[in-house]
Amino acid sequence: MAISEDRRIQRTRKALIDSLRELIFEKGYDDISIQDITDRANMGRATFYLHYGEKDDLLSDLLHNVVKEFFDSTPEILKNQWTLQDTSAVQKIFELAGSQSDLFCSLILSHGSFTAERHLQSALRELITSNLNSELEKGNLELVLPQEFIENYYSGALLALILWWLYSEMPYTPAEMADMYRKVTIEGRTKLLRPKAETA
Amino acid sequence: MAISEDRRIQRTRKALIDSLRELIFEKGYDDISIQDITDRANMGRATFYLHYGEKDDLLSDLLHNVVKEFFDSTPEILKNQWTLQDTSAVQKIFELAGSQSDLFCSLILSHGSFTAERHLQSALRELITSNLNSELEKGNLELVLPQEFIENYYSGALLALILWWLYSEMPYTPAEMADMYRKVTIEGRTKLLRPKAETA
Amino acid sequence: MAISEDRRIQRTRKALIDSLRELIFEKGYDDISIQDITDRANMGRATFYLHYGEKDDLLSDLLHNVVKEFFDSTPEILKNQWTLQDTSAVQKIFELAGSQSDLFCSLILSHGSFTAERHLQSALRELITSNLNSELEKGNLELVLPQEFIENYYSGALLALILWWLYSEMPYTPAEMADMYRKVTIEGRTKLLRPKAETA
Amino acid sequence: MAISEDRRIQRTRKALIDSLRELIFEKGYDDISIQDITDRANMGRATFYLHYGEKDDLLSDLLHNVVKEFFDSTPEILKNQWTLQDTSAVQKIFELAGSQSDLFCSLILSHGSFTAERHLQSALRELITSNLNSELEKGNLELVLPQEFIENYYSGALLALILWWLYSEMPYTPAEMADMYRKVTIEGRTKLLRPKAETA
DNA sequence: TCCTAAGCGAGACGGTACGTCTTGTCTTCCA
DNA sequence: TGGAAGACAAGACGTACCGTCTCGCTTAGGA
Repeated sequence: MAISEDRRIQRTRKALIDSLRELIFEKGYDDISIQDITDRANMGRATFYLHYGEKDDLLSDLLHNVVKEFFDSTPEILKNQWTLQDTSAVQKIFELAGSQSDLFCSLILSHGSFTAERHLQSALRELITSNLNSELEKGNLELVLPQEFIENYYSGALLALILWWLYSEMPYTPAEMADMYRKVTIEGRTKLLRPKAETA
Repeated sequence: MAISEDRRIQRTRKALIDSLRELIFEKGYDDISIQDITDRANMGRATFYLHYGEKDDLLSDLLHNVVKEFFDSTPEILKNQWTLQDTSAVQKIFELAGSQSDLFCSLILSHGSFTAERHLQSALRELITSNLNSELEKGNLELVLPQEFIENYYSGALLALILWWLYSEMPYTPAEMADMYRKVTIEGRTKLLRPKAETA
Repeated sequence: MAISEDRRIQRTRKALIDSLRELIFEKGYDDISIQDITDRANMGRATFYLHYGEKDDLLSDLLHNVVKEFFDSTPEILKNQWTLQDTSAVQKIFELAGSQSDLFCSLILSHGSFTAERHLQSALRELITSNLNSELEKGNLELVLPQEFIENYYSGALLALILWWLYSEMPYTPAEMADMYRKVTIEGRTKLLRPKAETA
Repeated sequence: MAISEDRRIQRTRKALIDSLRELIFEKGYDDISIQDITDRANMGRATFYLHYGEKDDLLSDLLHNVVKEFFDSTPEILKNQWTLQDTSAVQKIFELAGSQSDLFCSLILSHGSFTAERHLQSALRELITSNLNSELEKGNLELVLPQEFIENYYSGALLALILWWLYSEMPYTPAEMADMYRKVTIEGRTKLLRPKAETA
């Protein structure tokens, strides 16, 4: 029983997630009612409440899936195999954001972005933590500042960059973004300035 | 007439803002209805709509006031009188956030944080822009990366730090936060690591 | 203000009552949802709840109006001007029931008849009480049985007759019904029997 | 097999009826859901639908049992052995109603009384019909009014008396009720009045 | 001092969405 | 193979807000 029941339930939840995904494009997260979601999924409204407590729970599920797919498709970035100079993880993140830009843009523009941002930042922190720990272990190093401070600093910066990049319609390639991120992160603020070239 | 009318209107708006401020503490932004606000302000609900289009407009007004009070009370930080090493502006920001922690915490925990976050980040970007321009002009320098990139990077990081700091119930003093911020910002990531001390 | 407000309210309630009246004919009381009622009256469903707590309250109001119209249109029957032999009041009741037979039939056939029956019996009791008191006063008489017993006995009988009469599609005229009612009421059961005529 | 199957079915229905009976006391007929009934009977809800189409069908079954038990336990009253003066049948009815007053009161107070009332009146008519026919045959008599008229008149009156009596918490004994019923039924309305005794 | 226009309290109203409840059907598993 | 378990579609329920509106009251200038 449990098996087939579970399959049925998974099918139902999948239908709800897909329904939400489509509707986010069409009208933005905030304007979606639960009736909208269940209508599109050919369900009774009550069925939604059998699976989720509120709309945000479904969004969480959707984002969880997106992040999971990302990690599943690029398993190497979690295995501490990248060094300080390796920007491939950051580039992959921008590539992901770019490939799902429809979804993320719709989310950012609506108020529902709140839940989405929390999810993204938490995923980003996970990555940064992983990278940090990798460095610390390999070099037998320790941090001069609290780790939480560092994590929030970098993940907040990265999140803001992603949102700005999407909002500005991706004016740079993921590789460029990753490279710029590396520069400002590693070299610090002083290296960002250079004597002004003459503008004759 | 116009003058006293205006005063009357200002009084009404003030009452609405104060009402909102109190209610945010009591039940969180999201749970406040417009009826709640006008009830507390001893007004008819329709009066609200004479002044604001929606709840977020009133919140914007409230936050605008908070930021304005901050800049009014510390005018020096906007006058480009601070250098790269001067962390007083950042410290002042943490002091402000700490002094209004009730308000900001309530906002962060509720979904309404969306509007609040946008406001804060925009205020932070203003500060950072001001600081950057000051440096660039004084030293006749230019940036090696796009200015928007830089602004978003630093304001995003600062915002995330503030939110984390408030959420963690302010485990460090504003001065400590400002100092740590200076370190990680100026020196870059490589300087954050040091050989591990023996933990005999 | 009160006056115009009251008029507005009365207009709204009238619209609801009319809407209910029409719907009772069309689908029977039980099958009517509150949405049906307010849809037909061009109202929001919530408006219904500003005026009535549940569907039965509206039905009560409707029946109250019907009874009131009846008493208003035939004021004489309440003025104790009828004697024991005078069946005009009973006849009038059957005439009323017949003239509104659409309404009453629809009500009787649906379960909602419950509320309707209670209302009708209560109106009938009022009539019977009035008649009884009139007789008692005029003749300086008193009852040999408890008055409540008498009232329930006669009003129950009359109600059952009306329901049966309507349900059977009014096989007798109101005058005939009134006359038969007078016979069985006044003369008692023994007079209802006579030697059987030969059916050669 | 058929036999044991039937027994099994009877056991299932009995359990449902008992469950309903208990629940009527506890929360009133209207507030009972089919889930409530099957929960208490330790059944799946679908099982209910194997036996009854709706809740009222089960109530009918319950009432049918009650009436059947009554007739089974007092077979004499159906055998035309009572004469005009014999009030024992009426008294037995009041005794039955009194003994099951919990059940009937709960039913009367809920709207579900509709179905119950229909059942009771139909049972009462059966009794009255039986009594009438007995008289008519024995005395070779006929009615001066339509028999349906008579039956509805008396059964309606009796039903109203029972409901009033139960609702008033049985202010008289069954014997008293039966005697008063006899008086008003047989002697007619004129005999109910007597000159007023002086209340000096 | 009165007049008059505005701000305002009050609250009815149409409308939308909510989360809950119940119904009747269906499917899956277990005894 | 029948029944318990429970997912599901359907749809009404009563509630909560919303934004609009109409109505008088109040009040603070200008006449």
